[in-house]
Amino acid sequence: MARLEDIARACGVSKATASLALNGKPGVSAETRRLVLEVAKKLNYRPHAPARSLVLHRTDTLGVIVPDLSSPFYAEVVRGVEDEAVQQGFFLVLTTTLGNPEREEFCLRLLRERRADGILFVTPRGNEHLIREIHAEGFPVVVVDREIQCEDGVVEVIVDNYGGAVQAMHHLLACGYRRIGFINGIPEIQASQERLRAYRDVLSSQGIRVRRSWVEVGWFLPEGGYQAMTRLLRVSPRLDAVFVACDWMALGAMRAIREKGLRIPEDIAVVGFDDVPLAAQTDPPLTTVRQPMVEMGRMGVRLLVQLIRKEQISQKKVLLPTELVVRGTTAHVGSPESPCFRQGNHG
Amino acid sequence: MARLEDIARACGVSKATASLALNGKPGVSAETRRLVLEVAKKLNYRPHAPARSLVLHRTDTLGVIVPDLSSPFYAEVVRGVEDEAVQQGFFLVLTTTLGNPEREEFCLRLLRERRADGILFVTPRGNEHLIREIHAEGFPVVVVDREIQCEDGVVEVIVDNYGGAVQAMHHLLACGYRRIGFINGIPEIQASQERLRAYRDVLSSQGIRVRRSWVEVGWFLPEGGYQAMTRLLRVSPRLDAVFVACDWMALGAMRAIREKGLRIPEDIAVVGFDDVPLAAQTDPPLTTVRQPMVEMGRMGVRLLVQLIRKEQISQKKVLLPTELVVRGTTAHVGSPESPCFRQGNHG
DNA sequence: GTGAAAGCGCTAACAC
DNA sequence: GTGTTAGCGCTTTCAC
Repeated sequence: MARLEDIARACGVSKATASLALNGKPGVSAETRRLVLEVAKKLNYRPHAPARSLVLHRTDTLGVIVPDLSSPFYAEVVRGVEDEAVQQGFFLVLTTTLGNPEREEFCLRLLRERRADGILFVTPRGNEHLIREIHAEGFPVVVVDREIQCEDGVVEVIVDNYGGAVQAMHHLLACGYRRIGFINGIPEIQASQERLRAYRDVLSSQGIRVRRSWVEVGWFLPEGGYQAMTRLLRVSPRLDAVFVACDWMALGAMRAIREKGLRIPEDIAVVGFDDVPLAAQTDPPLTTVRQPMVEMGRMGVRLLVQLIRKEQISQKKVLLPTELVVRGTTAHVGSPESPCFRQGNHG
Repeated sequence: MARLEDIARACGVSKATASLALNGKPGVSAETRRLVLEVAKKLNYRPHAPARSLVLHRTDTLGVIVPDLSSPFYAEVVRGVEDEAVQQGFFLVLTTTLGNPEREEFCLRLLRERRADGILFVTPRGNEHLIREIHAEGFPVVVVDREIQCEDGVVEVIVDNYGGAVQAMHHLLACGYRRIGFINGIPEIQASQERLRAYRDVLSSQGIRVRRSWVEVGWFLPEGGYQAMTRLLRVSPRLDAVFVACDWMALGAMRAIREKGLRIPEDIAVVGFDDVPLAAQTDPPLTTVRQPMVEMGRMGVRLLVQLIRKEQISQKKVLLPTELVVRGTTAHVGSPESPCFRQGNHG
């Protein structure tokens, strides 16, 4: 592959001049510049990024740490991340932790070694010390989807989990459901805790006693949702609705309900969380709380890039809204054929 | 961040010695090595990867080009890619084309500039000239999920699309279905063409005339599957089964069937393709043809790494098998309550 | 407007 | 065993 020196020689100029010309900097005659560009094009010249990084002290690379890509939720977030990163002229080095703290540490070490210009954490739990450490070292850091205790300030993008869950619960109550179960994700995760808290608060505020047996855990996986729902139906057969902490689990929960021969929403209503693309495709289409997943990714990158460019950051903590999307898995009790109201698919 | 020079100075040795010690090379006394390692650890030293790349002429980085991450199929493939890459000690620079040829070209240019050690294409169509060009330039290249005309040999990982589709069709016929529709993905894609060809061949071999109106296109998207199925039901209302070229589309097709008030599989059977994780979670669970998605990604990386290391490559074209997975969306015609046979979820 | 030279952080020949 | 030196490909003073 052609090097700067090759094209400089081919043009009969010095490397310095060629460099200036190629980078669009002033101090080169129009004629020389034209020539250099032409030759560079002909030789299919591309600057050697590592060499450039060495002198420029930047890599135009963003390190992203995400639990996994099989989950449709993270897939959407990463979609936003990728798209915004490309737009901002950054490259993505993607790493997945698979929920394994050692692997997370390993990935972070490599990202550090690569001298990523900034690091985006999309991990909902664990390894806080790593985040603080890398931040303390001077790396720009943005955390998406969780709050982190860090006085000097890692920037955060969070979502109104509590508010979204409150909307979901109010919707269920408005439809007439009273005996509402809850399938939690991973209990240790903040987002899960917020949703559970909202579930409890809303029921309590209506004078409904929340029983222990109404709450199960499904680990954010379809199989977990299936098992949690199966337990719920066995232990609390009189539930008339269930609020599931993510759509991906709701899929499994719906399967469990079906296997018991029950109808959705006539026998039992379901509300999910996230509004991943598949939520609009279930049968019936899933009523859920929309998180702006792509926007979360985008916003994370936008903030990280501001940090990298040392631009003024408007806010160190960005709260994105959630929104109830009513589809077919909830309906007025007593009039199963006419759901309260419907809304078209989002996309 | 500490540089090699810093730790060398701190140890009172030269950079060369420090380098040898850190890289586990011979020619350093045990005592010195211990000291260097200790100081490096204390200073949290990590070598500067770009500087290293500059002299080593390698980046330990794999460039991956994939259409998008929203599709559960690609998400799974990338999962395999990521996992194997980490195991092999490589980093992933991930780029998505969004089906946009210019963006693909842009991504490839950047990957080239980054001096990725090798490039993995998971794009099912387009820009063949780019692949040939980058390969001609000396970059190791592996293509997953398509065959490319290239005598000198890009390495390919392909899947038995034709065989898998034949299995699916034979299964439908064995269940007693005769009027079988087909929803294709993107017609330009090789994999699609193979599946369509199998569909036609099997029906023809049974003396069944394939009507034009039995075949629709759904672009590998749920919404496309929904619309294709809707058209199919309108134009060919007497179909008793439909073979959908991917699970993701099948989801939309199933929704369309449900909306018409038809039952699956009693009124119309459905077979998908891929066996993405959600296939086991639909209602009923989807009968489909399993592609070894994770393995495709893994194998692609394994071959690419062999190419990079200039090891002997066993085969320039690896064909991975497909496998029918019978679940709940197909059943014997006439005995809807007892599907021919079932198989547990894959995971 | 252009060229010579230094240096980014590292590895590898080669002396000693 | 260890240190000295050159050089990977680029950008950037600073002379001219």
